[in-house]
Amino acid sequence: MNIQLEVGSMEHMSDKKRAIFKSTMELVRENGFHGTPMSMVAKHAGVAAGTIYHYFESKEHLLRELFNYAQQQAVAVVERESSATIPFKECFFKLWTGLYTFYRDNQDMLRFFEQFVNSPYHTTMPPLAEDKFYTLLFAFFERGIREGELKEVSPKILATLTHSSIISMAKMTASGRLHFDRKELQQIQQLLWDGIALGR
Amino acid sequence: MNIQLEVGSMEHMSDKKRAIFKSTMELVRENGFHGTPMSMVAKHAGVAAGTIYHYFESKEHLLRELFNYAQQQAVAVVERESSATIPFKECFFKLWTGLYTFYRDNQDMLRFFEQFVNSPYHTTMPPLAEDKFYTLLFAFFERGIREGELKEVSPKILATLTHSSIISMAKMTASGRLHFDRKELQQIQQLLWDGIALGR
DNA sequence: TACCTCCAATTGAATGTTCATTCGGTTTAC
DNA sequence: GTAAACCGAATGAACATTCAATTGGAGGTA
Repeated sequence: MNIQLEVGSMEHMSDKKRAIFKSTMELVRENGFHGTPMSMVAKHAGVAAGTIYHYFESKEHLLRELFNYAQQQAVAVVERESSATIPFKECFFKLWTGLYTFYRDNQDMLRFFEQFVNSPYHTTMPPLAEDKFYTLLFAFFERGIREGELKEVSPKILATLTHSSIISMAKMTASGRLHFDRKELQQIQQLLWDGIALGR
Repeated sequence: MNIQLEVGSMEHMSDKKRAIFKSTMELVRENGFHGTPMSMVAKHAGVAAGTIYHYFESKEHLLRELFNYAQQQAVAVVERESSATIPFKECFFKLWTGLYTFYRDNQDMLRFFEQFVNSPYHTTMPPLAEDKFYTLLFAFFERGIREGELKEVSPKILATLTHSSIISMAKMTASGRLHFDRKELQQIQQLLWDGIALGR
């Protein structure tokens, strides 16, 4: 009953805990949120069922923590790509590409993310203000408006539109329904930019 | 063991069947895909558990059929709003508004939809070609390109971008995180249009 | 109208399975 | 030596599904 405390940064996370996270993501991707019993997670992660309960209070807690973990990685991408020292337009393209690549290359995470966000676990939603990911995104688009690069539209709208375009493209790619080459990806970004940018 | 056959159009659907669909959507919205036992659906719909199995082979079949049912309604909206007799640009705005309104006013359905689409039920995905909803959308954007109104970008990309913007806005509204007034909705549509339209 | 027949529609208690969680005991690390 | 990490069989609850029994109503018959 002595649950391992969540540490802020993930570097010093126990190997077992990391394995449990990884397995959960993979299995949830394949079998869904349901269809993924704890016993299966345990076997796949190479630990005993009881061990999971050493680290996580319950299945629900495991899923919640995994979501936080995943979200932190997405936040890290935004922080990495949205440096204030380069021109906004360039930064917008960098951010779009960075997030798209991140989701495309972490399809387990993307799938888990989408399932979680649309599930009732996430329904008792944290107020937007506390959502670091969106807070960062808002700030980024606020900068664009402030610098006169973007239309005067609510940054929330700009952030949501941009992010949904990234997610939907990554999902398309992930599902194998469509594949985009470099040229098409640039087209998509350009198209979005044309929509949100202030005409010169 | 004599499962009631699915009828093509939904007008002559048994009342019970409709009630089961409705209850399932509401309950899945509140409790999720899991967390919604058949017994709960039965009670909420005012039928006995056994009755559900008169209409549906299994829980999975119930969910699949509900998804088809929901999708048909979305298809109906697209068909209604995308008449070829009015100018493309106007039609684009009509379609955006129509779908947005539909999702906003059918939040149970929207939530169910999103959960289903991201679940493994839907993973054995129908090839895109058989997806009537997207087929219609593609055709719509193909028309826009043919008529010289849109940039020469794959209609699949245009369709996906547009639809994801609609969904994400409807979800925002549904979750109560953001509310859009008429002016903002027009801004959003205009912004998208600016992105995809061929500059005069 | 009254009565019968037959089958689909409906019921809900019973069944068997699956699964989250527990806990007494063992191993590991320091 | 001891406390944390770990194990995995055992427990009990929740759940999808079944099925034997009941109802309802559409036709037929006299």
